[in-house]
Amino acid sequence: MPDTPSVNPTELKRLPGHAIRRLHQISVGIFHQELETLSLTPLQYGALLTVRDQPGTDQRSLARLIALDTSTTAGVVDRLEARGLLERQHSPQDRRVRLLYITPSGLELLAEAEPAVTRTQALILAPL
Amino acid sequence: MPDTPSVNPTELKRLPGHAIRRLHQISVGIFHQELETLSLTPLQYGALLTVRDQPGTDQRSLARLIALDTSTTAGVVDRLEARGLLERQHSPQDRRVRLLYITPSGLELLAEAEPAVTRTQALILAPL
DNA sequence: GGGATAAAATCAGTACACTGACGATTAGTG
DNA sequence: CACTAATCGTCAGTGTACTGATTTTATCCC
Repeated sequence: MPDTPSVNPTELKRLPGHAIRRLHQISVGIFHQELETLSLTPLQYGALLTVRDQPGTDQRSLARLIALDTSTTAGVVDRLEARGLLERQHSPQDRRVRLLYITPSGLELLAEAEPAVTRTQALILAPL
Repeated sequence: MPDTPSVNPTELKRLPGHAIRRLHQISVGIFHQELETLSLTPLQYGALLTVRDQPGTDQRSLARLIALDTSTTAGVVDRLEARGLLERQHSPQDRRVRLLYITPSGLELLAEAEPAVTRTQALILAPL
């Protein structure tokens, strides 16, 4: 019996964790390849999309929606804001929170990106 | 026909790329949780394992084996070397390459980690 | 054997991705 | 109203993960 069916942690390629990491790596690679000209990352696209559909959400809610911690979300929003795709506004009701709104420029970029994203998702799914 | 079968990029949760990112995120989270006491990351474990099984490989080959670029690999090896788990040695034949060897300390840590890794992979696969 | 070429590693720069700590602000309680 | 607890955002620190430039060393060809 030279082949046990259980997972042997001494072989990297048999580890599910490694396979999942590779899957993610390839998926992100395809996304970058297809959206290179717009220089939008998967996370930036997700954040932009979510803010467009939920205008006026605070960063904490956005973080929950795109499944990130607030620190990473702040960085993503920083970059989108720097490019003028998103706007941060202090809430008059609660001066702690910062409400997020998509700009016309962001809306435009999102529209441009959509065909590429559809293509990307098809490319990712094709070999699966 | 109110429901087209094609992927609609306007809904984050329906994007395969997002699902894959979440899968990876959760998988890494479980790994960290199970190997917290040893403070070994998935990548560090993979690198250590590969060097143990292929002693004397150069960083380029290691990078290929663990599916990383050489830059990232250098960082991982740096951290492992700093902890005394790995050793870098200049090749006498080719002074460009740096050969990698696991130390007794690394071998020991790897042995300690194995049960946790087996547990981790089971936890990851369980809901799938 | 000297010049072009290529390969190995590193470095700089950008972008995630997490934890834990912190400052500012708000809300809840006596 | 003062005290306390909770909440929102940010920052510092660590660790991936990539591209492109650079340095060092080997090799190839004449």
